[in-house]
Amino acid sequence: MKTNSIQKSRRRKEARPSELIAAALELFVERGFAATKLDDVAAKAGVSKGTLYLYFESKDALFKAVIEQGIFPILAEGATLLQQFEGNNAALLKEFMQRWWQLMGNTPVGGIPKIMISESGNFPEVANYYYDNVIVRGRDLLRQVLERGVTAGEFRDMDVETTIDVIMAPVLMLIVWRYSVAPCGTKDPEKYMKSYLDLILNGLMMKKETRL
Amino acid sequence: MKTNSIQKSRRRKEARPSELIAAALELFVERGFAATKLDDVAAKAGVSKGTLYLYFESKDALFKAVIEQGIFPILAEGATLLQQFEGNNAALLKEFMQRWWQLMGNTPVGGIPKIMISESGNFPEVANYYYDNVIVRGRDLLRQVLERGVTAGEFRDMDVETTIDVIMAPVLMLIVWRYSVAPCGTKDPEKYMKSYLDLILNGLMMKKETRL
Amino acid sequence: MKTNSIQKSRRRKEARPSELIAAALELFVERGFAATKLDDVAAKAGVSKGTLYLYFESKDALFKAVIEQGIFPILAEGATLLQQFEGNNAALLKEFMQRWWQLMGNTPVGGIPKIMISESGNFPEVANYYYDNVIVRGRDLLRQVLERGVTAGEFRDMDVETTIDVIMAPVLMLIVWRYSVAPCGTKDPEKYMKSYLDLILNGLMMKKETRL
Amino acid sequence: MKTNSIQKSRRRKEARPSELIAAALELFVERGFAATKLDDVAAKAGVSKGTLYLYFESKDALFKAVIEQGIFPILAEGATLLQQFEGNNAALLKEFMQRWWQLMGNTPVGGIPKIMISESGNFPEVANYYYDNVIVRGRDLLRQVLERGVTAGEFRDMDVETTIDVIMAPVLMLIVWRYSVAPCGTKDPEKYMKSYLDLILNGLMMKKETRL
DNA sequence: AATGAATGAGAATTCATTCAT
DNA sequence: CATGAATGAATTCTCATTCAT
Repeated sequence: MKTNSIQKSRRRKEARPSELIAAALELFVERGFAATKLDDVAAKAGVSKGTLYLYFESKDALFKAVIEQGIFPILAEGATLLQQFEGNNAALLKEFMQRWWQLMGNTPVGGIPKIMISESGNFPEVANYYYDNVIVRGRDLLRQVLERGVTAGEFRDMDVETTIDVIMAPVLMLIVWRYSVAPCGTKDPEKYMKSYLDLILNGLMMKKETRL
Repeated sequence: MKTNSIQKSRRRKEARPSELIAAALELFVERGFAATKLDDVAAKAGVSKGTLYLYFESKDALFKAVIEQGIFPILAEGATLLQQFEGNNAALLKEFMQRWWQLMGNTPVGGIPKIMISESGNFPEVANYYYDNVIVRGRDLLRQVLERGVTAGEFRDMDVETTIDVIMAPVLMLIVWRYSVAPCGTKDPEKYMKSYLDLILNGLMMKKETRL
Repeated sequence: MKTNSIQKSRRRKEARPSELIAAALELFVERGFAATKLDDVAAKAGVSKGTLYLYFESKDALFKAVIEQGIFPILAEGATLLQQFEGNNAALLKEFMQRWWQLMGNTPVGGIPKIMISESGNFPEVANYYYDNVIVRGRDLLRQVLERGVTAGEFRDMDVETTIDVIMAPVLMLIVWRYSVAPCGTKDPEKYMKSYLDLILNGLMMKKETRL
Repeated sequence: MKTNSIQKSRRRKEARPSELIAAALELFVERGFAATKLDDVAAKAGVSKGTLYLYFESKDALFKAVIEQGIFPILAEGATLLQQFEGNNAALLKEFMQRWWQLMGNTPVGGIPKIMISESGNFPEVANYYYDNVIVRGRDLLRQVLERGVTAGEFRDMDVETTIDVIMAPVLMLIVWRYSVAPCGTKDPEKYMKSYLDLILNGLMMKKETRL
């Protein structure tokens, strides 16, 4: 019984940081870092202001934690994707993007890119951390698909590095639109992803007829 | 001589609001609205903080002015583009995008989209204003090109509304990257635009051979 | 064995208040009352912050206890000194001061005067308590020595009440210096006490020649 | 007229720091640094809390300024004393101490030693600054008097360095008592100084008979 | 018009105190 | 008894806004 209650308490304590991070993520995304009050973060997490400081030593530290924690699922997903890297590269690209959307499109994690866009200027080290851990790795995955596609004659010749950016841009914007210019953002993500994939795959693919 | 200096002073006086807006734009882009101090805006514009209040009744009003002023060139450019709306639609689309980049890519105006992304949640009316005046109009132009291209058999069939968004996304991201996640932002815009246009035009175009 | 551990625990339990007081004394002396955190006091005493409140109902109460506890040895020493109050008064004065230094000079108790100097303004009742129990009694002892010395023709005539203060000042400062302006405090207490006793005894004593 | 009002304003602005420092000195002496609220300092200086930050960037900076400003009169007085350093050394010592009392005994500056005693542990750099600029210089002056007195055969032989401390202690304590253990502080400074000077001069002086 | 000193409401942070376990 | 997580009042510090000059 005592063990039980201790565990309960311990479980609660262990959950606190995550709860606070989740609350903070939501508010940072919605309002921006500077405009978010720690009072509100604490309230949203259902604790008092002081409790926040039991787990994070400053607002900046909380920000950092939000990003670091937010990155985990992305990295994990990336690792998973790596394993199936074989076969038809067009299909692979499609798979990659769809997974990306599943991960980011309907979960709180999706707010991370918006935060990084808005706040990277004020948090250079965090931006670097994000760049090294998320952007670089994501680009690595995409690079593989594109290069193999070109080599296999599936894709047209291209400037791979630049094309990576061009291809990522629409899915990033889709995410960003979720949280910005909200009224106009009433987009249908399914249709968007469909149009997007149709467009870029068509744009990348070697035209069969060309060979004729 | 006195006349001269008066004119100079008057000119300067009349320029004040613009100077302040320019300074504010730069800082809002760099740091975000909430993190920007009016002290710094005034200092950057070379006036005292009190002077700022002679021209803008609050920080919010300054924000609004920054957006409104920032929109003028965009609207003007849009009007110009409208006039040449005939001929080859692929070329027109290319022209449209290149003009867009010229307008946004190397001028302070380019910061506006980043600001709107970051702050629209905190300024719903401004966001609506921006939506009604910039986004809607921009989409109108693009819609015309795309629809005429489809009708003319130049472009493949498509969901036009969604495709507008997909097509705009990469150029928006290019702009946003200029001000965010700085390290990764070391992109070559020329190459980027080239790859981008190549990809989407190829993606949009009816395959000539298909007709065979 | 159980008995043993219970005794141990009991002994420890009974020692708790003293340990807490000792820890508090050290920190109050070092940092001052307001700047001392109860967290640190508890940590230094090896208990949790909550435990502190089992023994003291508030930070103020702890302060009071520190002073009261700190006064015991001083009072005890005073009582002892009273018993040998006879014989050569110069020697007695010397003895008095040397004992005082033994008591205060190398023990934690020595911090009490510094605390009283720093905090008496914020704790008037404690200051009164200290005054009534320590200062008044100490002065009583000194008064006896001085008055008897004057009566016996050993000491010159003097304003006894004032001289008490003048005589006490150097030993008090010696103690205070131990904890203040630390760098300059590299004084040799032995030499200091020697010079001090030499000076004041010489200053108090009737000049032999006067008799001539 | 404009010139006049500008000067008035300027004069006011220039006076602010001193007014704030004076208010802070008083409260720091009375309550200690940590227990003094900036609100109260500002109120006592007749300004708002925010104004304080126009002149001092933090509470610590204010503390430093209080000490630095408080030291000026002491240093100035020291410089003046240096000039009359000739003649009878006993008289010189008397003069030195009386001047010291005039300077510290009835002015706010007198609080400085108490502050240094209480807070030096928390402000090591300030303590060093104080040591280098006040204590060292004061000791230098006293050393001269004592050494010359010994050389001239006026004073008995002594350990000069230690005696400096012993001699300074009573006047320091007199000052400290002004602000501490208030009830016991009801001392008559005139009588105290008289007894003090009588005692130490008698204690220092060569006994006339010795010459016999 | 322009200035910049002054303000005070508001936000981050600290820490004595409480209380469920 | 003992713990340490949680609290929230109190304090430092910031900055948009005002206003006398």
